[in-house]
Formats: sequence, structure tokens, C-alpha cells
Amino acid sequence: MNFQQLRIIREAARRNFNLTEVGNALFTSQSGVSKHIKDLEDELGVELFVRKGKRLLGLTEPGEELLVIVERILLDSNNIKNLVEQYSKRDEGQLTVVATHTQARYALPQVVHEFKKSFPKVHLKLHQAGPDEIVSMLLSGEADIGVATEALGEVVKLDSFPYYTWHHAVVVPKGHPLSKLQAITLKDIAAYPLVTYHEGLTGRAKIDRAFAEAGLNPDIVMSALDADVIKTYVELGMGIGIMASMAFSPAKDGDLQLLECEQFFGANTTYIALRRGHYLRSFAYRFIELCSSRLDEKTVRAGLALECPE
Amino acid sequence: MNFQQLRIIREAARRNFNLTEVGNALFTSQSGVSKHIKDLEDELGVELFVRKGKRLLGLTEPGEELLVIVERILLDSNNIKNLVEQYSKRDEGQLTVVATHTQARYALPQVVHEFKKSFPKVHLKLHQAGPDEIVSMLLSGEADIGVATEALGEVVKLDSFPYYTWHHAVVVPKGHPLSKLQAITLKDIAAYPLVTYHEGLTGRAKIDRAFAEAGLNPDIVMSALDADVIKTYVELGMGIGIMASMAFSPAKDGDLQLLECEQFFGANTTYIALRRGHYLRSFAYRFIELCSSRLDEKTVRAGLALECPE
DNA sequence: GATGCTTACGATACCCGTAAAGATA
DNA sequence: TATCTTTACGGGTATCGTAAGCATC
Repeated sequence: MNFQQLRIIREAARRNFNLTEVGNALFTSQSGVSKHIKDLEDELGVELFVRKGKRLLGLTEPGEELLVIVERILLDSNNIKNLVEQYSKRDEGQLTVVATHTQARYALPQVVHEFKKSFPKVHLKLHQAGPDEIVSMLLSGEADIGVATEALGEVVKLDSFPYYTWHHAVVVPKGHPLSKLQAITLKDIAAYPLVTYHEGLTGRAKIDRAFAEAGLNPDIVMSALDADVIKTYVELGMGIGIMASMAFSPAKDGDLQLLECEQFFGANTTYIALRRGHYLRSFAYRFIELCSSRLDEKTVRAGLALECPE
Repeated sequence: MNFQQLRIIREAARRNFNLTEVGNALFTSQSGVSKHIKDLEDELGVELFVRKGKRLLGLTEPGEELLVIVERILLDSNNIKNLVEQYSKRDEGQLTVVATHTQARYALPQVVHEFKKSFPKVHLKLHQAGPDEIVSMLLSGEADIGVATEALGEVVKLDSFPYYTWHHAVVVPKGHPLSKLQAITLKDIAAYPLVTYHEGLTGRAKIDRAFAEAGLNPDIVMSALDADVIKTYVELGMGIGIMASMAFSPAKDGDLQLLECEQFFGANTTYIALRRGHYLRSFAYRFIELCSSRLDEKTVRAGLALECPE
């Protein structure tokens, strides 16, 4: 049994058991992949893959159980690399942060700025992605830190920490009738065509729920992936916008007006998520501390250690 | 990085960094061991061992951290072997139970008997050892299941489950003055020379505490490792015995008499201990169930998963 | 001088990639 | 037929053990 064989097992499971792809992904020949699998099965004395003729279709029962352990071993083998780098180049290395548009655009810039000042030698990779991709990047080890409002809490292998909370607000063109009301209601909002986030993003679920609970059926004329797009279409007069309030900048968005409405859509909490068991360089902890002073290394480590379900 | 290198690192730490011993323990040459260490250090780019000239003295800081991960990886690699065997030979294999004398002699025989009937093909190794050796055998993976009254609860890497509770009793030669009293007191007991367990064994701590709290200073004329020795010396008239009540058999110990005294020394709980993260064959769970019907596989697995500190 | 680590070196085994052949869709 | 897997084979490399050379105690 060697690490290459384990990598092959994992990669095969990830790539739908297409050994040609596995070979490419691991920069080796397909025949070698095939032989490694055979060798491992021979050594262990168990069929790990379900075969139909020559094609691999999936994992057998022992294969499934084995995969769980293999993933752990490879995670640890990766941890060794990180750990060792931590000592050889203390403030040097790479940190990959993956965040949704909203976070990358409005919450993280100041953190990134601070971080770059403190750790000029760390190569910070900021990756923008949707909630699901954030989860998969954290799980696969491609990313060290994930920042998002959705989806993170449900994944057992991730541990997430509350970063900050925020509210939605309504954005209208300057001089819009809504801006002249003393107090706006949900019903007022629902009377206009709406431009807001796409489903599964940035608290869209809470927006839908608020309208549904009020018995309203708003006309959502556009679902955007980010606030910049929302603002653009509001400016064009396509409708009024509902978006995260911190995405509004009085200076830059002079043609628009923000109408606070914290009470309608509830509070949203953005989380910082980490893969349980993934070794973090010390500067990764510093990054998290910069996000929120409450999340010091001790706190985060404690959270990670507390429960690590299989 | 390969598994042999990791095994060498672990073995070096266990064998006081004597590479010659490591070579012998792993059935390979000392020179190979030396080279493997050098290769790994080169690959990782970090010194893992503290050296004085050519001698290895210990681990460096990164070496210490690495060892933790290495232990985990090797534990998992061993788990793979067990897991696979589980499927190839479901009711065949080896189960190593390590227990103190008291448990091996008085509590486990019926369990072992039942188990052998149910799993005739499983090679059951019952190993007798002191509490500390039980801990180390569990930690090193030499044993699958440990049974003891002491020491198990304090080790973080072990998880232990209450097996049964028992009490101490006084054993005297037949016709001894104590046996004629209506009710005996601690003071009565302390008036005679005592034969009981060695320190750190079978609830000896509770015996000492009971006397101390009563302000008594008994004369312990002999500390034995097991009840059979205690009984032997009580028969010889060396003193009166204090031992686990289940070690007394009216049939076999006809020359002796048991005086119950549950109230004096408190209850003792014997535990079944497992190494967290150690894969157990299904028949290992059956063994535990035979010990106590409350400890079914689900319960034990849940306990193991619940918290797994680093 | 005894023990323990390193280096050198040759034999062996292992790993990898090319290529051909067989299976599957 | 195109895609995919297995098997065979040769070159390269890694691993292992013996033996010699040095440190350490």
C-alpha cells in the first residue's frame, strides 16, 4: 500500500471511476492507474470496485468504507506538507480564501488589505464562487478558508464560525415614489417589480419567506448573482432592488437611494468556514482574526477540535 | 513520503531514537532506516530530529507536530487492514483482549466461553497485564479491547465504557473472631494485619482512602497482585484479606469465609476501554455486547465518535 | 573498544509509460 | 467505431542489505 494508490482510489471516486481521467488528473498514465488498483486489491485481498466487464461502475461496500479512511489519510498527508512549511517559512506561503461575490466585494477588501500589509510574503489567493463550490473547495482542500452566508452550516465536515450579521435593504432610483413615504411596508415593496439575488444566494431564501409569510406574491423581474448587477438594473429603471445594505455606497451610487428595512427580511449571518482536520498555517489564523477579533486562534482551534464526526 | 518512512519516524520516537533498534523492530537494516530519515527530511525540507553529532536525541518542534499526524495516519493504515479483513473473513481473525488479573480470572471467563462458542474461528488472545500496560497496549494497537478498573479513564486517546460495578469484601479463615461479630466496623478490620492488593490495582486506592478518612492506620503486611495470592496468605494465617468479593468462591474456598462490607470501601467500576479511532471488527463489538448487554455496537460507536480530541 | 550513525555500492524489486490487445458502449 | 480497460514489456528509479568508515560514549 502506498500513497499513490490511495490518491488513485480517491480520484477514481471523484471522477466517476473513469480511470483515463484519473490518470490525467494525477499526471500519470492510465495503465499505471489500472495496475495500481489491481495491486492494491490483490494486496488487500478484496474487490474495491464494482465492475461490469472491464468498466468500473462504483465502489463495493468495503471500498466505500475504505474511501472514508483514505480521505482521512490523504488529508493528513496534506497536513504534513502544510505543517512543515509552517516551520520552514513561517510568514511565507499560500492562503486560499474562497468567498461569495458579496463577501469578496464588500466585506473582505479591508481584511485583505490589512492582511497583505502584515504578511507581504504570503501569496493570498482570493477566489470567488457560489456557496456549493465554496463547500467543495473546502472539502477537497483547494481552499483554506470559506466565507459565505449560505450552505456552510449544513456540511458536517466543515466547521463554521459567525463572522458578522447584516440586513437587506431596498434600493430605488433617486426620487422614486417609495422614497417619499414616511414608512414603507412589505406591501409597498411588493407593488413594484423587483430585482434581487438569485436563489440560494445572499439571503434570497429569507426574502422569499418574508413575502410568502405576508401573503404577498412579488414580481421578481430579475435574479442577479451580485449587488452590482442589481444596482445597474435598478438604475435602468427595471424595478426596485433588494440587496445587502453594505453593498450600497452613497458616494459611488449617487443615482440611487437606500431605504433601510431591517425589520422585513430578518438578519443574515455570514460565516467563516473551515474544513475539519485541515491544518491551517499560522497566518490563516491571523486572517480570521482580522475578520473578527472574536475569532482568535484559540477559539477557532477549540471549535475545530470539539467535535470531529467521522 | 511513504509509509515505511512514517513507520520509521514513529518507531524511532518509541525506541528512544536508537535507529539500530528501529531497524530490528521493523525487520529491516539500520542503514535503510538512516537513509529513510534523511530522505524524508530532505523531501520536507525540515530537520525532524535533534542531533548531537551523529546521535539522535529527540524530535524537533516540527518533528513533534509531525509525529502526531504520523500516528494518525498509521492508525488509519492499520484500520484499513482490519476493515478489509472484516469483509474477506467476516467471522475469522484475531481479537486481542487485555485485562487485569481480577477481570481475566473472575469476570471474563464466562464471556470468553460464550464468545468462543459464537465465533469458533476467531483467534481470541487474552492477555493479562497491569493497568499501565493495558493503556499502552491499547494505544499502540497491540490490543483491541482493554478491561480494567483503574487508569483507563484518565487517558484522552482512550474511550471507556462502564462494564460492571463491584465491592470489596473481607476474607478471613473459617472461625476467625471477626466472623462471630454481629456487625463489623472499619476499626475491627484495621485491628488485624491485612493482606490486600498492590497499589494502583483493583481499587486499592479506595481501600486506603477509607482507612485514612476514618483516621485509621492499618498494618498491611502484604500487597498482592491478585486475589488468589491474597487468599493463599489468608489461609496461611498471615492476616485477613480485603479483596474483590467476586473473587471468592464458596465451593473452592472452603477454608475461608467472606464477610460482606460494601459500605466501607465504596463501589468500584470496571471499564471496557478502546482506542479512539481504532477500527474494530464486528466480532469485537459482539465481545463487548457479551460483557454487558447495555453496550451494544451502536452505543459504543456513538461513544467513540462523540468526541475525538487531537 | 563498544555502540551507533552515515555513506558507498551492488542486487533486487517496484513504478512508470508505451504499445498492443480485448471489452464495452 | 470510439472509448475505455487490461496486459505485456522495457527502461528507469527507489529500496534494501552488506560492508566499510566515522562519530560518540
